[in-house]
Amino acid sequence: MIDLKYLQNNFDEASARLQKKGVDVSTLENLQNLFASLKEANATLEASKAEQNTMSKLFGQYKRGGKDIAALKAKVDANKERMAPLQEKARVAEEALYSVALAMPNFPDDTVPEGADEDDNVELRKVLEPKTFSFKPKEHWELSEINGWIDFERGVKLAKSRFSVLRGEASRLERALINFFLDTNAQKGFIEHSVPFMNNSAMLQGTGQLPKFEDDLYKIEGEDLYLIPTAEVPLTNLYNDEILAEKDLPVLMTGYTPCFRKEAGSAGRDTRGIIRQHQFNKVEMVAIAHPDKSGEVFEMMVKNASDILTALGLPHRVVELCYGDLGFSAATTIDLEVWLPGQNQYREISSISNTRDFQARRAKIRFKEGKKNKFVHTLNGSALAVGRTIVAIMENYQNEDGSIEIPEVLKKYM
RNA sequence: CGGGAGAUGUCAGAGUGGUCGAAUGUGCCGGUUUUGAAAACCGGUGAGGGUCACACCUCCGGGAGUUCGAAUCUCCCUCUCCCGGCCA
Repeated sequence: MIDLKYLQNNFDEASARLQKKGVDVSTLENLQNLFASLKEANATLEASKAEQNTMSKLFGQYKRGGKDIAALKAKVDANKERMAPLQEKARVAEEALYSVALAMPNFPDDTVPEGADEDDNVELRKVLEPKTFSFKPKEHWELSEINGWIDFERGVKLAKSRFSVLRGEASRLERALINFFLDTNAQKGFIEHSVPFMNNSAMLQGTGQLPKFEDDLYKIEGEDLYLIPTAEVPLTNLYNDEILAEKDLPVLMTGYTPCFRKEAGSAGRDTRGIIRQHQFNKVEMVAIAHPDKSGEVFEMMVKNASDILTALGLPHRVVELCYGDLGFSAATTIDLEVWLPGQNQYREISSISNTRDFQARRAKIRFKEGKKNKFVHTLNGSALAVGRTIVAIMENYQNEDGSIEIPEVLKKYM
């Protein structure tokens, strides 16, 4: 959640930043008014409560002293009656404020490039040259057919479209990748976690998926549980409503989980192959950092993900997202896009974001600095998306006959 | 799923209607003492809101209720532990 006090006190600056993320001024003015109304309603209510408390204490003294309490009781009752509507007003004001505030995206960093959509993202650098093929490289679904790696039809039979089954060598490759990613992350200091694949609504709100993006999530019927869309949710929320010691920062975590997304609004996009599935595997990095240090942690995470791609011999580029392409919770995001020779284009394989204190406010993750409790910064990033790495290996390591080499670093895992 | 017990501050654990945001111990921070450390002693130490700072308001698992007044009484829910059943 955004800092409402900051919005209140620096409205022009704050609204300019949010407008770049597509929020219009009237919404922000409304938010500002709702915040002011809530403060006013609370002030009135609290004054009334204070009065009530004072009289109640007197009441006790009167009774012990054997004094007549009739007059006092009348006063107390009258005040109580006056308090009821104030209470209701404050409750309504709070509800109104949070319904708007929780739907407000994060402030983008000042360094985020201008732009409306992914075409305006800025390429920072390319790593590794795409190799030239002496034949026309095939797309991964063609290669899958030759090698019998992915069973699309039976995946659909078991579930529905956008589900698939990995078979034989492909399935072993997936397992090898997960282990390789986890081991590499561990070497960089990320502690491995194995977490629940379902989280409750409070956690989803903590990281920003709820309440606004409920339609993208799979909900368990009859329970307050959702299938996680990314391990960012459970890993970040491990510290939900906790206060960390400053010396324990940064907390570096990694974990493998399947991810479940409805992909609502993606109809017609990437319908062939396993680029966009309702269920996919991912190894995630999450960091909880001191606000002064989150920038360095962010760079370290980008480098780690990029190094993994390099170790796999996969050409990629590092891209900084522009305002328009930035996600809801992110203040700044760098995507890693891997080269797919079959598709003849770069495709996202990792997305690393610094949410600053946005998720920390929602999830109440703080640290103790001296006597004060301050919000931490939270960061997350894929290292890496497993399914898309399989696609990248298939397309980059293919031979003319359609057979696929296994990258050297993975051989000991297979 | 059935039976029983419970949920309080970092943790442990008192508190059964007012003077309780909450004893005591422990942990942590600071100090005294010490060549240094330990021990001992002294002081500080929950969270959120509000304020320039106070005042003040809220929070004893969550929600509703009784009462002038609830950690304490009533109801519902959730969770934890023990016993039994079932089971990877």
